[in-house]
Amino acid sequence: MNTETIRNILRKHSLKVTPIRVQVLNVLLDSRVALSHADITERLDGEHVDKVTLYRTLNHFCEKNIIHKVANEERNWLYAIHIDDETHPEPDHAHAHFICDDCERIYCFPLTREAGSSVQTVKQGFLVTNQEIRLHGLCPSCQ
Amino acid sequence: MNTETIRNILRKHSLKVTPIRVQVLNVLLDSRVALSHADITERLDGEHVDKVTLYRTLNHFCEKNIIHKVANEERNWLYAIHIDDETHPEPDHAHAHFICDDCERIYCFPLTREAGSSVQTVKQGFLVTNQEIRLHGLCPSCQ
DNA sequence: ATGCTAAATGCAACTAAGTTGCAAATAATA
DNA sequence: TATTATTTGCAACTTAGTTGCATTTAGCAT
Repeated sequence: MNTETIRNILRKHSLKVTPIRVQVLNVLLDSRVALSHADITERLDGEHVDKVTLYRTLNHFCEKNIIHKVANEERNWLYAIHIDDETHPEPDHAHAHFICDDCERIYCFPLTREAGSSVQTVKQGFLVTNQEIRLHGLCPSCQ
Repeated sequence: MNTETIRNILRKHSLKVTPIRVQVLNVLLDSRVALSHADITERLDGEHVDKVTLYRTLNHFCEKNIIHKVANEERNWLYAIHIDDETHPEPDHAHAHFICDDCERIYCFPLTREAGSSVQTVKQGFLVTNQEIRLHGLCPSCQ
């Protein structure tokens, strides 16, 4: 993605524009799947980025709702661009994550309102305000 | 729960009956919510149980599908009895976990077939074989 | 352009859940 | 009661992620 577009995303969220932030956000914008700290480090190769700096960069992006975290099956954090189109404007909206049981990649999908509401009445006395659906199966590349 | 009943559950799953296993399983059977390693240790007080032994005991129970693991928001494992009634016979069936955003307790619910199937067609090209639904909100005690 | 200041970066040390290895103890079976 | 595989307990380890602190830099005002 265009560097100036990325710089503007950072500015829009009151984040200082630094080379590391631009590169990290670029990596995340380029990926169809959620990425681990190690994945991102790998894709930044050439430039050495300190691991703490990368963790802090990712946490900043999360706080600003540019990206979100999702835990993989080993309970490590993966990071993915926050899908935030007109259909899903609220930053805290329901998510669906597809976990491929073969390649272990995680894909983030927006969740339609209808699908999302289907289980909100599961149990009497419990008030459901949000949800994450974790779908397991095989992604297109692994079938 | 009756000690002999617990001993029989262990025997049914080809696990040696030991005092620790009986006590741990008793704690899990008594709880409406998923419990952490620390929660279980606390509820075993009086008897000192080595932390490694407890982890191994819990992992054995998981392997035998007596219990299952669910990660809390801090990504620590919680352990809960595997709901395994006639409506949800397969050990690997879809789960719903209710996470109270106030007290952080996690409740496990069985998931009805209908609710479970509602999102299985979310994206073209992805084959969904199982799912976990994580519902966030307020439990009855926290409203 | 230059200097100022709060924020960002890098390095070292730390934290804590969970695991591994191995020796000692014990449940199940004969 | 003796045997043996399994379980238990202790110590040491692993590793993702965090904290503290000194140094550097982006953004802004002069």
